[in-house]
Amino acid sequence: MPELPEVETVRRMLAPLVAEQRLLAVVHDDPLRYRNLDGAAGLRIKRLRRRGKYLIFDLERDLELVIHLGMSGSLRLDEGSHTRARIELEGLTVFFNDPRRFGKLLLVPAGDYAALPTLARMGPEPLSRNFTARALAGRLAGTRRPLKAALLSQEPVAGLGNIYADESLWGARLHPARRADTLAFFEVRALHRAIRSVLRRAVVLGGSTLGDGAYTRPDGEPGYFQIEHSVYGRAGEACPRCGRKIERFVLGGRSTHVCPRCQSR
DNA sequence: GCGTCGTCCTGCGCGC
DNA sequence: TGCGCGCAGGACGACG
Repeated sequence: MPELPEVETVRRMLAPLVAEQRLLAVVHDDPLRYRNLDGAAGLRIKRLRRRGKYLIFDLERDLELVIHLGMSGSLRLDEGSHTRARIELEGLTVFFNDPRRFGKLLLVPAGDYAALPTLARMGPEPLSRNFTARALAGRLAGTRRPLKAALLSQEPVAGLGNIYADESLWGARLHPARRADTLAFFEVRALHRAIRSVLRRAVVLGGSTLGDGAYTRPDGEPGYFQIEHSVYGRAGEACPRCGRKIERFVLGGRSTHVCPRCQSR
């Protein structure tokens, strides 16, 4: 599933290819799902950037083409069997492949995210200087939700999905069901450190490619961070830190993985 | 206002 | 072998 490291990998590959290119058309056959895209035709792409799990093409005339890959979406340089849209540029075509149709593709005025409330409320970028332990503490203190649910909301910090939330919480020795506003500052600091270290390492390895809904890079190559997953998808296996069996349970409707010894409540 | 839950969608794995 | 069920996931609207 595309989370921050996967989306960042896509951005790094595509950004140099699309910068300064003119966008000729966004072609698709699902007008109910992908709306209002005609206005992008003919505009030059200033740059491709990432915000959390969103890819944003900054266009001329203060417009943004915003893409969310959902859970199975990818941007490819070749057509796939589940291509839902083609972004046609002067020199190349980028294919939006999305088997499960959870992805989004829309054109908005720059910075106007009324149609994307999660993007509008999004917390700081975890790999930026704005993301400090103190900032994280402030945002966690404001909610009574379970820690993992809070992280998945994108409000304390941008870009974490199910995989990297589980991995970061394991790294910080925190239980996902802990109420977010009960953390001591040393625990927030451990979480802050774990989030940054997990995401940095995952970006280096090109993200995680799993069997189900497999994410791949634009050139079709996989990521390799799944080899280093400590808990995600490893129920029944030994915790890499203490050897206790990893357990899986459902929290907020999401499959969740913990080491019952390292992550006591 | 806040938190939780159901829904969207489709491929795949498993059980019968 | 083949069928059908259930699960996976991010975002968001509905509901309590």
